[in-house]
Amino acid sequence: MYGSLTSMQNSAPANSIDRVIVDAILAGRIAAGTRLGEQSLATLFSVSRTVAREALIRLEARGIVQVSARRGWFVIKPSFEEAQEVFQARQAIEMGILLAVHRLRPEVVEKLRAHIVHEREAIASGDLEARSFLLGDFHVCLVEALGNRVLPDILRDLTARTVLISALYQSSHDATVSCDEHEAITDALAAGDLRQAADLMVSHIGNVEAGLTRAKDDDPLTSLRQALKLSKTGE
Amino acid sequence: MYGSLTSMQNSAPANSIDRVIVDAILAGRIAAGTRLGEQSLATLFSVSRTVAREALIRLEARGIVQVSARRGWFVIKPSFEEAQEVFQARQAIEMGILLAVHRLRPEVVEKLRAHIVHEREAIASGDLEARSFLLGDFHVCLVEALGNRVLPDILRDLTARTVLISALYQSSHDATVSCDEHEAITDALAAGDLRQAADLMVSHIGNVEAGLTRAKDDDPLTSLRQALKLSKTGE
DNA sequence: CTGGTCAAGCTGCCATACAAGAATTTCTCG
DNA sequence: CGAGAAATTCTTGTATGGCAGCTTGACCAG
Repeated sequence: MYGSLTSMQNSAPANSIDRVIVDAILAGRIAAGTRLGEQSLATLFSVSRTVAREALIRLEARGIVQVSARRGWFVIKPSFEEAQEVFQARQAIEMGILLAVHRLRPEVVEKLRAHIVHEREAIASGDLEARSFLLGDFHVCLVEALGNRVLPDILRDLTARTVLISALYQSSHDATVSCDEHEAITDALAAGDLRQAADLMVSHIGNVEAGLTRAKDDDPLTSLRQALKLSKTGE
Repeated sequence: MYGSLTSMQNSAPANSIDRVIVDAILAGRIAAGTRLGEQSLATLFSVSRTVAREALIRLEARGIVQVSARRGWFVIKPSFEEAQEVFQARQAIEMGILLAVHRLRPEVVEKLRAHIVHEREAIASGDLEARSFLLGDFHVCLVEALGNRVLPDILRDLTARTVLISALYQSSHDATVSCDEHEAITDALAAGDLRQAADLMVSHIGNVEAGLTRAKDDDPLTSLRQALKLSKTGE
C-alpha cells in the first residue's frame, strides 16, 4: 500500500516511474501544473530519455499529465468545470459499483476497517502525505476488495485527479470528517445495506466537492501575493 | 463518428494511429489476440518505429493491447473471467451514470434517436462493421450527451474491450434486440424515468453478457478445428 | 521416422543523435 | 533608458542503430 512510497528506489524498473509519480501525486507531494521534463526524469531515475518519455506518455493516456507541444510535460491543472466533472464521474461510478454488488465477502469489511485505522493514525500523527494517500486510497481499496480488476485502475486515476483538484482549489473538507464518512460507509456495508452505502458515498464525494473554492485558479500570482500580504486589488 | 473509419489516410498525424486502431476494433475488423508489430505499424502508417511504439504504449495504458516481453504486441484476449468483470464494470458505471443525471437536456434524446436510426440502417443494409461500431458507440454517445467529458473516454475503452470479448466468445445476442433495447432506454430517458433507464441499461448489458459462450476460449485451434469440421473430442 | 539441439532471423527494447519550435536572454538602435 | 529584433538555449519530436531475447526452422543423432 503506502509502503511503496517509502521504498522508492534509485534504480529504475522501467514502468515503475509511473507508479512513483502517481504515488507522489496521491500523497500530495506533486501539485497540479508541475513541470515534468523528460530529461529531468531521465536523470532522476537514471534511465534514458526514451523510457522517461514512455512513462509520461502512459500518464498522458491516463489523463494525469498533459503535453504542450515542444513546451513541456505538465501535471494536469483542471479547470473548475473539469474538476466538477471529475467529481460527478466519481459519484456516478462509485455509486454504481456499490449498487451493483451482489454478494459481499466479510473480509472486505475487515480490510476496510483496517484501512480506516491507518487513516486515523496518519491523521493523529500529522503525517500529511500518508493522510492524503490513504484518504484517496480508501476508495481504490473498496472497489479492489469487491473483486473486480478493471475498476480499480480507473478509480485510481480518477482519485489522483481528485487529489490534484483538492489541492488546487483548497478543499476545506476536514480529513477527520472524511474519515468518519468512510467509517459510515463501511458500517453500512457491514450491515449489508448497499443502498445506504451508495447514498453515503454520493454525499461523501459531494461533501468534498462542496468544500472546493473557486478562488485560487487562473491567478498565477496567488502564492506570491499571499506571501507579500497584498490584496487582490492592490498592485 | 463512423466516418473516421472511412477517411483513414496514409499520412500519419502521430496520435491518430491510436484512433484508427481503436476504430478498427470497434468495427470488429481487428480480433482479439491480433499481433500488432512495431515495424508493421510503422511501415503501414509510414512513420518511424518510435511513433508506432508510442501509439502502442498509449493503447496498452488504455487496456486495449498487451505487450509480451520481447515477443510482441497483441490486442488483448480477455479470459472469460476478465470478460465478466468488464461487463460488471460497464453495468456499474453506466447504471451509476444514469442514476446520477440531474437534468436531461431534450436534445440528448433527439441525438440518441438519430443514433438508433443509424443503427437500424446499418443492420438493414447488412453493414457488419458499421453495425458493430454503432451498437457500441451508442453507450459512448449517451454519456457524451450527458455533458461529462471524463466518462466518455473511460467508456470508449471499455466498449472496445466489450467488442473484442463479444467476438471472442461469440455473443449470440441479436443486433436487432440490442437496438430495441437501446430504444427502450431512450424512451425511458425521454419519459424522464431515470430509474427505469438505469434498470433497462443493466439488463441490456446483462443480456449481452448472457449471450456469451464459454466454449471458444483457450483453444487456439478453434478456427482450424472448425475449418476441418472436427469435433472437440476428435483428434 | 522421431526427438533433441543449435543457429539464424525476427522482434521488441533502449540509447543516442539530430531537427524543429518556443521561450528567454541579449544586443542594438532609437 | 526602453523597445524591438536577433541569437542563444532549452524543450520536445522523430529517426535510426545496436543489443538482447524469443521463435522458428534446419540439421543431426538415435
